[in-house]
Amino acid sequence: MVITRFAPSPTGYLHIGGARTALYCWLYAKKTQGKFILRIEDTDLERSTQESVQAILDAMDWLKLNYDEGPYYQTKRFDRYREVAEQLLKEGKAYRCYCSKERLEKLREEQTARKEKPRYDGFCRHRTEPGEGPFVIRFKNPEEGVVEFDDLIRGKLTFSNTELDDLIIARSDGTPTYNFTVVVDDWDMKITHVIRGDDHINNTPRQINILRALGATPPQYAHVSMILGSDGKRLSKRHGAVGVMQYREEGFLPEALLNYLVRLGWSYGDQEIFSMDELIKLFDIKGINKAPAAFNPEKLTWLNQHYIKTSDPERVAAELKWHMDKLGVDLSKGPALVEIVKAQAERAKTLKEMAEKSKIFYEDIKYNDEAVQKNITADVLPALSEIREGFSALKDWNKEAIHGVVVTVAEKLGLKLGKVAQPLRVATTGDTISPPIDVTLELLGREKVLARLSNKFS
RNA sequence: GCUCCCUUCGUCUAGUGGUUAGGACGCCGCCCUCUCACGGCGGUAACACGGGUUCGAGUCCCGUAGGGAGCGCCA
Repeated sequence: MVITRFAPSPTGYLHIGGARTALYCWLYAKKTQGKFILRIEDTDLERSTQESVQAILDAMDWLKLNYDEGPYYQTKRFDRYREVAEQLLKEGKAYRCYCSKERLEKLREEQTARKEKPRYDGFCRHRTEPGEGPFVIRFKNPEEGVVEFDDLIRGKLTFSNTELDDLIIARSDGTPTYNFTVVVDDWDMKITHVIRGDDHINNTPRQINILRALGATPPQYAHVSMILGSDGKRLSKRHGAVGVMQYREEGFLPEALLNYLVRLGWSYGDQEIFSMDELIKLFDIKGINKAPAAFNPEKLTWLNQHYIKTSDPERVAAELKWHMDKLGVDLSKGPALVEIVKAQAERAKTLKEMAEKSKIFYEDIKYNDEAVQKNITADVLPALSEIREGFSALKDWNKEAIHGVVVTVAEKLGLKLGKVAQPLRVATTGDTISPPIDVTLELLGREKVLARLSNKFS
């Protein structure tokens, strides 16, 4: 059975690169009817925070990337790491290193000065008399030969052991380090496929060496290239939103973000739109592109509007409610949100935008003076007041009836529909932009329409 | 500096030796239209460079250039 894992370190929110990796892991597990595990790599006690853990969990939840196991916390597995490190020590596959940080620092400086790659020189690996004082535990990396593995995305990758040094697996305070905990966990959790960022490529041969020393079979690896900012540089805060939840705040639907992310580095022919069910069927590691991809907000926005337009309005309304609440809009003062979605879907690229544009259906409006001056001129006042009369005489308040009144009045006064609809729009919504006038007025409700028409313009 | 990775329109990508190099986003134009949009139609634009291999190279090989990552008692 396929078992994948997503293993973020809780030192910040879940960013979109991590979300994509999580998505790929999740999809691959679902596709193969395997298991997807969430593991929190919190061994850096200095930088890990509970808030970050929660932020990651919340983001995974919003994206609906549910996990079959976990979250596991590495800080709760320290005994296990200690046990494995002891075993390695006992078997002579690891050793205690008493080198001071000063000596290491000096060594590094010398190597750098000689234009060599800085690495541990194996001083304590070869020492004969017992050391003294605080020590770390280092893994005895093979001194010759090569490590080879078949990356599912990049093909065969080869590293020479002479490039690798004896890395620290336990710090002097006894806590385990990253490359060691990953190995122990992947082994214990029987991970079959490690899908992760390509910044881990260089860690892979080290991890494979430790795995082999432990007598474990290394998992399959798939290294995904990173996501670049729109300028082709490493993605960072200056490119705008990088946190998954920031996208929620900006009005994106999780399905749009997911669809965008999956296509950023993966493709299935020319297809752009994928439902989650389709993805589970079609996703394959083979389709992942080797090259890094630049994040393009415009395309995400296009997808977002696509999902706003095509998703079940009830579903969109549920997400829109979050934004309306955020704006403090009292939804009891206007139409059902689902009707708003139906009317606004085509004219809002984000839910945030939709929420802002829809306040007029619930709250008092502000008039755009320029629009008023330009559209509500003396010559249209008679039409407005006649329309108002027609509206109040209407038996049923629905868009067909509303449309009938507007058309009748326009014809009677010899005006084109536009000449009447636009002033009506400004009078009832405060500005020149809204859904079709009949739909807008129906949504507004007779009470608001009549009031707004009589307030200033009759 | 050393090791490793990457390179098709501005961006995401299709392409697996023979294509007018296709699609999507964006942008531009036209149409539709009560505003804004939606939609429809059309246009713009790419194989980083240099050598090979081959009858033939975006596709295979080797260099060059450019970009990125790693080289911590961070993950």
